Amino acid sequence: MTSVESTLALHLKNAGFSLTEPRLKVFKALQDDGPLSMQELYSRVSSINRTTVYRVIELFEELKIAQRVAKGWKYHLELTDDFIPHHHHFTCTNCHKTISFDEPKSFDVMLETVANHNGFLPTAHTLEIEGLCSDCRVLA
Amino acid sequence: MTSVESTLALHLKNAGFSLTEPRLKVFKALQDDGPLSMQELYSRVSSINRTTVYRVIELFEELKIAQRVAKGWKYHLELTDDFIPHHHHFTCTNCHKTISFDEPKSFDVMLETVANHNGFLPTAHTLEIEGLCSDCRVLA
DNA sequence: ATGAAAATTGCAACAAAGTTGCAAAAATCT
DNA sequence: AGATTTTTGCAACTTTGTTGCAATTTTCAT
Repeated sequence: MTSVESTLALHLKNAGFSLTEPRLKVFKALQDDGPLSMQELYSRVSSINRTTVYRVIELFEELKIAQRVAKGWKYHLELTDDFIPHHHHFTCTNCHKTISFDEPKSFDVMLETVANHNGFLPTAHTLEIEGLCSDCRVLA
Repeated sequence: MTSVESTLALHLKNAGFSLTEPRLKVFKALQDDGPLSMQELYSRVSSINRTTVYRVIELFEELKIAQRVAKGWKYHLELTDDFIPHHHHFTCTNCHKTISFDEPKSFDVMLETVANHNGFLPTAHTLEIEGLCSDCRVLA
């Protein structure tokens, strides 16, 4: 068992769940292949029943192991900040690849300003940028 | 015909489409009742066939009259910046209401910094914030 | 204004995405 | 090892979104 797997096992055990093959496979797919659509995820673990995949994701969301993040107007599945550092996404409108980037330092300040101004208490946020990636802007 | 309707008519005519009742009704629903889920939109224009609503939205997206924006892991339909000024959304995790807020001035600077640093050319972006609204943070 | 041509809508059937109940299989706990 | 609990897979179903085609509406030239 690798260190990541034992971290996963711990998260599950702490909440009273066991580390089963479907759960491990889904976790590994998300870890190795990054943000995935439900389709992509399902095709990568196709030995596992569709219902089970949905249920694993449901559980992972409850336990904050994985989360759904907006991609355009659909969504992607991704491990939470406990497993990969907090970041945002850029998606190329030409080649459709997704690039992750760190959150800018100035973001926090801005977020606080906005929150104060509107009276709300932020607990989570998403920032998604769309455009041409470095490769595609040369060609186009 | 009001001024907004004639603007809509113009958008459609310019692209070779006519202003029909289904198109006008969908437009008005989005204009009057803000960001709506497909369900909400459909129930507000229920005299119109479901297929037609989907086709109107498809057309509106092509002509940049309306757009889908991510809301959690579903999506909302909303008029584009041509009809309502550019803004972002805050969604309360308690009462689920959505509040629109203007884009902070510092956002542009931050966006440019990020873009330069990563070599991409941004053409669109979304910023969604989640948390407790001013009403709910008092109660909770 | 009227009729032919083109665009638009509604219907029905379908495809895809997501959910639920239940019995079989696997994991857990003495 | 055996009883108990949890987890999985299957089948049936609901919801969401799509497609082809005939009927209706709009457009445009006369």
